[in-house]
Amino acid sequence: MKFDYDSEYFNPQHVLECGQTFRFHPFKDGYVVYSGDKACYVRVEGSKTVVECDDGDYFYEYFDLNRDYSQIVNRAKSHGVPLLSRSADVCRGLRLLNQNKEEMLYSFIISQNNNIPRIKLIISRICEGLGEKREFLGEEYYAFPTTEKLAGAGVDFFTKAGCGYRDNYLAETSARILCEGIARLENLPTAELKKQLLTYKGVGPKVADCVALFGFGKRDSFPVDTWIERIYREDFNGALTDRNKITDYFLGLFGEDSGYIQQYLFYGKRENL
DNA sequence: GCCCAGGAGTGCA
DNA sequence: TGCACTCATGGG
Repeated sequence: MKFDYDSEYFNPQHVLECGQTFRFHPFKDGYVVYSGDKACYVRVEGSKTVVECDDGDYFYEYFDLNRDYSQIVNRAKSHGVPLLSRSADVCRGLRLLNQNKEEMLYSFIISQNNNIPRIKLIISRICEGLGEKREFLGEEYYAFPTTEKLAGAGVDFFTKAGCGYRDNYLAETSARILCEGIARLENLPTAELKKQLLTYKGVGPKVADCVALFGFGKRDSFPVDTWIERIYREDFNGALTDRNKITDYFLGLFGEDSGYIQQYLFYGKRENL
């Protein structure tokens, strides 16, 4: 199956390299991307971005292609913040992905006090160790493990995968999700979802915001990490140091566009725009 | 040896 | 409630 979309507002590099997903790698003229147990091949062909996959409905939603990003970009540029205007303009092809909820929960537990290359490495080791082996375009890959597999793996599996002190967080949280299910978190308003997420071991405010944003589609979330703290100080002349208060500050400023703008800022700052 | 990375849990005031 | 301390691991 194959579909395409205007590449001005769908740039695979921006979408994948901005830190919202950890499972992709360069392939031919583009990237192979994994989500849950599915895979796709995405590349730019002239004015179109082309997606090849087995499940077109899934990846059309995954790449958030029902949403008009030209308006989001214009609103982002209207705030008069130089970094934001530059980033939104250059990264207009960035889109927020609608990703697998459990994969986001476990992935962002791993992300705490860690760096992106190492997060990707750890996740790939966990997939190879516990994920179902599949094939896509003649290449083998491993699905993200089910909660059942993760919960049955034992703490030392996560230790050996390089998770460090987060090993026990993964064991505990996967065991709890296996027991209680993920459905109890669905269809909650953002504030209530975040409150619930905070009760899982290894999930603090920043991880909860990322899971809500990337897994549950809660665009009125604004994760604050070390990069956003730096942006807050340097580009918004902020004086607050409490991360929760910095989140509230940005939510007040950007409202329903918070999640998109957070990604423009994060990616733009890291790329030195 | 240091500091940093998409931070969070714990103990103590 | 706030706040210091600690928690693996690897790169620079």
